[in-house]
Amino acid sequence: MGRWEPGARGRLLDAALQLFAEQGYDATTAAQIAAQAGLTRTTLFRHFADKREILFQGQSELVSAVTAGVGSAAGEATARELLRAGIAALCAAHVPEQQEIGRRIKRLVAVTPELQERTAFKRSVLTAALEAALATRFADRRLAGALADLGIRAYYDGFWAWTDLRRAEPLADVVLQELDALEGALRNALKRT
Amino acid sequence: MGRWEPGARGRLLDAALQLFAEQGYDATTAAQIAAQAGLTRTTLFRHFADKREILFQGQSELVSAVTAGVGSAAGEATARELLRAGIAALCAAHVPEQQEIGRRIKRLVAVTPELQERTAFKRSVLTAALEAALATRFADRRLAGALADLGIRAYYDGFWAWTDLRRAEPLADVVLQELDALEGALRNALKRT
DNA sequence: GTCTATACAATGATAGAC
DNA sequence: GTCTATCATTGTATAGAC
Repeated sequence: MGRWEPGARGRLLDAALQLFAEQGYDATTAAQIAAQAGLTRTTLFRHFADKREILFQGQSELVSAVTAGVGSAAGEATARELLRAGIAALCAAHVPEQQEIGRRIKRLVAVTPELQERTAFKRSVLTAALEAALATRFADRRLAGALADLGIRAYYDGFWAWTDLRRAEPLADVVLQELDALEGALRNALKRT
Repeated sequence: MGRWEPGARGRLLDAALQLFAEQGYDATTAAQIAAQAGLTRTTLFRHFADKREILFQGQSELVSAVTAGVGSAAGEATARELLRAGIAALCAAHVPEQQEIGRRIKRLVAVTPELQERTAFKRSVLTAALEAALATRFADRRLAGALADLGIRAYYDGFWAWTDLRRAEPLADVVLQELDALEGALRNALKRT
C-alpha cells in the first residue's frame, strides 16, 4: 500500500491513515504512528508541527498554486475569469492518488472535532490567499472576498465529490462545473425584483 | 473593570483577556488565569473544555439565533429575505459590551495561530448552521451554501468594523449595510456578458 | 450544585549525542 | 537527519469538601 513516496513524511501519512482508521484519531498516539513508520516520536515532530498536520501536509503548496494561477491570468481578464484561473490552478496541484487519500481523510474528519477544526482553518487560509490574489488584480476588496468564498466552496464541494468517483476524472472538470452551478444559482437569487 | 456578570465564566474571561494581552496567549497558563479569577485550574476546566473556549463562550447561542431567525421569517419570503432574517437575528444576539470585548479579542487572534484556528472553526459552524436553516426553506442546497457564505462574510466583516466604532451603533445596521454592498458587487460581477 | 485535590496520559519543546 | 532524555503544560478522570 506504500503508493506514496518512500520518504519519512509519506510513510508517516500511510501509518497515520491506517492507525486512525483502526483505533480512531484520539486513541492513536504519536509514538504509535512513528513506530509504525519505523521512526521515533521525536522525529515525527521534527517533520510535522503537530499530529493533525500529518494529514494536511502539502496544503501550503495549494496557497502558492492559487496565487500563481490568478497572477498568470491575462491582463484583460474579468473578475470571473481571474477566479476561474485561480481555481483551475488549485485543481492542477492535485495528483490522482489524492482521490483515495482524500476519501480516507474525509471519513476521519467526519468523526473527529480536532480534524474538523484544522480543516476549517486550512479552508480559511486558502480563502484569504485567493482573496488577496484577486485583490491585486482589481480594486474591489469586497468583491474579491465574495468571489473567493464562492470559488473555495466550489473547490471543496467538488473535491469531496471527486474523491467519491470511481473513475479517473480530472478534478478541474468536477470543480469548474460546480462553480458554474453556484454562479448560476446566485445570479438568479440576486436578481432585482 | 468587572463589567461582565460576576459569575465564574465572566471572571475567567476578564482574567484571560488581561493576562493574554500582557503575556501573550501561549505564555499564559490555565493555572494563572484561574488564580487571577480567584479559582483553581480544575474549576476552569469544569467551565470550559479548553483554554481557547474562554474567549469564544456564547458562540453556541449564535447558532440557535441564526436558526431561529431564518425559521421565523414569513412563509412567502424570498431566498434573499430569508438570509437577511437569519443575519439580523445573529446581530440581535449581541450586547453592546461585545464592542469592547470584540476589539480586545481581535487583537489577540491576530497574533495567535491557535486562536485563528478556533475562529475559523466557529465561523464554519455558523456557516453550516445558516446553510442548513436556509435549506429547510427552499430546495436549492447550492444556493443555500453560497448565500450562507455571503451572509456570514457580511456578519464577520461588519462585526469587526463595529468593534472599531467609538459610538454605540446597532450592530445590525453595520452588518446589513455590508451585506447590501456585497450583494451589489457580486450581482454586478456575475452579470452575463 | 459549585468548587477543589490529586494523579494521570499525551502533546509539543528543548538540549545534546551519534 | 535521527535518536535519547527530560520537561512544562494541557486536558481527563476521579475522588471528595463546602
